[in-house]
Amino acid sequence: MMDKIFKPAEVEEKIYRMWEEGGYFTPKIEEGKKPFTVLLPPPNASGKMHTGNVLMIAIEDLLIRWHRMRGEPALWLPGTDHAGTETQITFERELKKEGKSRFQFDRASLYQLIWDFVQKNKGLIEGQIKQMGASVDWSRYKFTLDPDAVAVVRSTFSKLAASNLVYRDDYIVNYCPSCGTTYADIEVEHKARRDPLYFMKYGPFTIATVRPETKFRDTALAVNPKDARYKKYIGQTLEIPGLLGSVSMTVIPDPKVDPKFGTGIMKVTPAHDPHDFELGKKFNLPVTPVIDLSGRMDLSWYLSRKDVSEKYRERAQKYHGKKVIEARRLMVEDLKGEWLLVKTDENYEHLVPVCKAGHDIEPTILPNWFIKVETLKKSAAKAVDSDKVKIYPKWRKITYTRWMEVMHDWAISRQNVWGIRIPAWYDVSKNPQIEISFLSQEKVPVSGRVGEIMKNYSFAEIESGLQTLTAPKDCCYVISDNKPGEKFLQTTETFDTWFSSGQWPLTTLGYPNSADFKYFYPTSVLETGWEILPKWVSRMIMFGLYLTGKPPFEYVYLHGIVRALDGRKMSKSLGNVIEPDDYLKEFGADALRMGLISGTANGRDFNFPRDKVIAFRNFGNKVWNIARFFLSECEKLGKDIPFYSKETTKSLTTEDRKIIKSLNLLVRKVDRSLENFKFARAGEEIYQFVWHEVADKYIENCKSRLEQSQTDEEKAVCLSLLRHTILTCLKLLHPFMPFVTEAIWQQMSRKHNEPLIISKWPEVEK
RNA sequence: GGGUGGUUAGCUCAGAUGGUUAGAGCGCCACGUUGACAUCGUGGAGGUCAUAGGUUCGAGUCCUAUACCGCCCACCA
Repeated sequence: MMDKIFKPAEVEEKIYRMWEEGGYFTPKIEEGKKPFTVLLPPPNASGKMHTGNVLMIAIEDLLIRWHRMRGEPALWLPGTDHAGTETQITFERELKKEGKSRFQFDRASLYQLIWDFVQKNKGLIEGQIKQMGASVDWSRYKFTLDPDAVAVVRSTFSKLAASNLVYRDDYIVNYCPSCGTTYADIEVEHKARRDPLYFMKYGPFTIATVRPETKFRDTALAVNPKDARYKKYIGQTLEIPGLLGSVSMTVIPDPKVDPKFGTGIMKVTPAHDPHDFELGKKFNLPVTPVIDLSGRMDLSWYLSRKDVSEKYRERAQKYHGKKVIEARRLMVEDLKGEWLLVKTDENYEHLVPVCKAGHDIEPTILPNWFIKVETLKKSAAKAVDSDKVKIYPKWRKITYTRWMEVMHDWAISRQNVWGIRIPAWYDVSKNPQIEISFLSQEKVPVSGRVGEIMKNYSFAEIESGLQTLTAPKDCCYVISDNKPGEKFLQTTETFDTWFSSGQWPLTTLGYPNSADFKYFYPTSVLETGWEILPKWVSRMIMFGLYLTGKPPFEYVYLHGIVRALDGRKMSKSLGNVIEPDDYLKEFGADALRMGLISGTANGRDFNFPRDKVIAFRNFGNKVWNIARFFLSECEKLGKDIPFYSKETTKSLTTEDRKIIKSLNLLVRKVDRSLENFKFARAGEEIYQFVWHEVADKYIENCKSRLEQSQTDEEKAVCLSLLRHTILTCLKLLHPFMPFVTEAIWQQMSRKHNEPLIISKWPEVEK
């Protein structure tokens, strides 16, 4: 006998195991039948489920189950991402708790430690995916660092290099001295902060800056060409006296200089500011760094000069090797002493670039690996523009188009350990200028130019203790999966995570030759949060087209971001983060899924719909009790109830005919809504019908009919129709709320021939 | 600064190509519990659809402007 109340916690795990062990999530390749394929956007392997993942799983499982029930070979392929930077930051935080740092390990050992860390934590997210009821095909599970996935990524890199789409160049990158790595533009956040704005005397001018410490490497002064005050100076080269003697600078025009800001004149430091870097390229200015990779002032170029006075030398000595902030403080003091500081605005608010861990980004010149995106992005933009790839909701399309317009060459190298190491090798004997750092056999850190170091250390010792390798852009390299020769060192850089996940449709399906790839590629729907449209979706389209000529998916559905209950973005510091686990335990997976789906009708961001989760918990119970009513009536009658069929079931009442008509209509409506990616509407349609038509009216009507029935036959017909109604509703509801529907199906199915509900979508009667 | 979305019931939000008395969930009010379900039932109150114009036989829905929110992107020194 069924309980009065549906208790998700008691059945969910059992039901999932039954599905999984039955192999129902593993599709068969049926030639001639078009498959329906969805790839699970891989969550961080060492992370845990957040509400966004829940929504993602709810929508994808809905799509997959719906298509599977319609008889299509439906593949939903799961996987996890190594999440390079994020994971490494998390891991290093753990290390710090033990009083250790990554600098105490050679690269290979560190990689192994992180690998173990991830393996240890991987089970959590996998388990949570199962708890959500996700009907993913675990037999095809993929991790971004699986050997075959790595092989695909590396071969793509080789191909790009062979087609001349890879280059190395110095570039101004978002470098974080604390993390010791660069970040992509899209990974950097801008934080509002108040800093002193210094007005310094600059020859005949006064300039305003927050960063006086970079002034030693200023190479020009920029003014707006329309600014009458400075027009006459344009093109002139002036000697500007400063803290370390005078520097000659040319005045250049730049329309982006705002005459109203500060004094309308800007100092140009190509080595430490992205805009200045661009200007530098335009006007052929020398790029001269003054801050090193550890975020310290590097004035060695000045100190090595013979022509400087003792006073200046001492001063330079004072700044040299100091952290930027400290150097700034010392300089401001000296500027005051020299009467070069005109005034200070202490209330200047501006945006400061910060990295994921919250450190200040120091724009720096570094040799980097780049992908030329011009040709790649053109075809990728066209694929969406021509609707070969269709984006839903439709209004998101413009976000993609705009992004593609401004996309510039992509720096794909990261100084992380955790990731896919770039398969580029350097012959150390031919490239003595390469900078390396390593741990000697005695675990002592050594760094410097490899040419020098080789005099004191054996190659083997360097190789085994290697930590980092920074090769100037003109070094010659060999791209190879294996060590190409005796004295070769592999670069220590790894690929940007988006470089590998951008190939997810290829790596998961076994590009280029597997049967899976031939059958399931291109996939059907890519479903993900809209915020990674530029980071991820655009890259997948680019790579898919580049390697196969076909875009990797037909549809893109973008869901909104789940905000906290208070309408703000969830964040640890605000303490408003919602743990899906809490809701899962209290209300069950069905309610959580359905609540989230119906909380976001149009793909916009939305607040976590707690009320709806509760409403759908109640709904699950309602459905449960409808079935309970039916079963108890059957028991009372004590006879077999014949199955309804249009041909054989006679003596239908008006209500019966009406309900059959309504059911047919409902199926059509739900199909139509789902076809248009209107998930919330489809759910609402089922909810309203089941609760207010079936439960409130039809069942009440059945009650009186059963009471008034003269014969068992009449009762049997009534119950037969009721069962037909319930079973149809269960099928429709199953993709939304798989557990409760399956649990009921099991109770009701003793005598019908479909063992599991997931097998069949209701047909519309003609 | 560029882009993009929002402003509809007390709260959170739906309203597909403009068409009968504008919907849901939650909350609220009244009544109802010994046999499907109190995670329930019956009934009810509650909205000049941000503002101002316009197109139309007809606008929450289309157009223009304004005012507030929100988010994304961006090099303001």
